[in-house]
Amino acid sequence: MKLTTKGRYAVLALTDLAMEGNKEFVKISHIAMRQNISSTYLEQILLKLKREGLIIGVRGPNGGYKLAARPEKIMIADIVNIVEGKIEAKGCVSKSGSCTGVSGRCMTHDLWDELSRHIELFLGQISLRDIIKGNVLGRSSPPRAFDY
Amino acid sequence: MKLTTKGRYAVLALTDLAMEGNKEFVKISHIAMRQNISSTYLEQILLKLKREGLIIGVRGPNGGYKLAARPEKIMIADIVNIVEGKIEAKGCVSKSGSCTGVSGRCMTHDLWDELSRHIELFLGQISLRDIIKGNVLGRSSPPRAFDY
DNA sequence: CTTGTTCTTGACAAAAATACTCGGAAAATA
DNA sequence: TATTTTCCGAGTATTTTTGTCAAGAACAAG
Repeated sequence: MKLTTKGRYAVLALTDLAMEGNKEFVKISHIAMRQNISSTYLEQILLKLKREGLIIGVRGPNGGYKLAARPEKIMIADIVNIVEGKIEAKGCVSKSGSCTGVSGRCMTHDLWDELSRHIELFLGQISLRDIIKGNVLGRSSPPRAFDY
Repeated sequence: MKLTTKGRYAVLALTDLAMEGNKEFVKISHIAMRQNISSTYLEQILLKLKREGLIIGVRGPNGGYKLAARPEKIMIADIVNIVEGKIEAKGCVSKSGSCTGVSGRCMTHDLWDELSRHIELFLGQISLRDIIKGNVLGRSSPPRAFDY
């Protein structure tokens, strides 16, 4: 799992968008200023999100960006997956196709695989609305115990 | 949360150690060969783990490494936390002390904070023994739902 | 249609992080 | 002492991140 400023900026920007209601189109420069992000950098991030249909952009005066759906319908996992290229089972499949190069999969393959799932489940369950409402704290949960 | 080859190599190496029983000391070169890792790179990783007391190392002929505790007592979170410097709330506290630079914390601060906790809970619950026994698959769990 | 504004694209580059390598010192064994 | 293997500090190459910049296309308003 990768989590860089790109992903954080993306979530931050869409949260900003969500808070602005959804009446007007919001300009990049405004988001950038409010959230203290480089506006030229934010440009390319929002572009990706727009291409994937998460937000709508129109140009010209009074143009800007707008959420394509209601905040409760947009999950953090959607956002992160778009800007950070895939949650990838990068832990293993990256190099020459197989984990260690020796056998098909390394001994820890399942671990990273399951961790990705765990993260995805978390981010896939939290929406932009949850963020602006503050319904995030205390929601993390431990893995299922193994029954011996 | 950061997860690089360093973390994966570390877990892989200790898993290898765990599978070797714990009678003899195992040489770096053997682990490196079996797991297909650069042995000089693995050296500095194991060194850190030794300094933190997770493994025991002795030099000279018949030397090598050995787990300092039983496999069920060593959790993946312990390993990862040592080699990847801290799970850090890197999402926010990194730069100038505050999240956005404007107010104290950014709007998504709690999110990344909670995500770190979610990951930590997962990796803190899985031991080396779980890995060698294959008790990993299917253990990821979704976050707690928010009660409206 | 002209002007201003924004989106769009793509190339480029500094900085940081990652993924190693290398040379030698210290300890244990024989 | 000679050999083996860990210990240790530094140094380096590659990749990723984090942007910047410039030119152009599309669009809205007047």
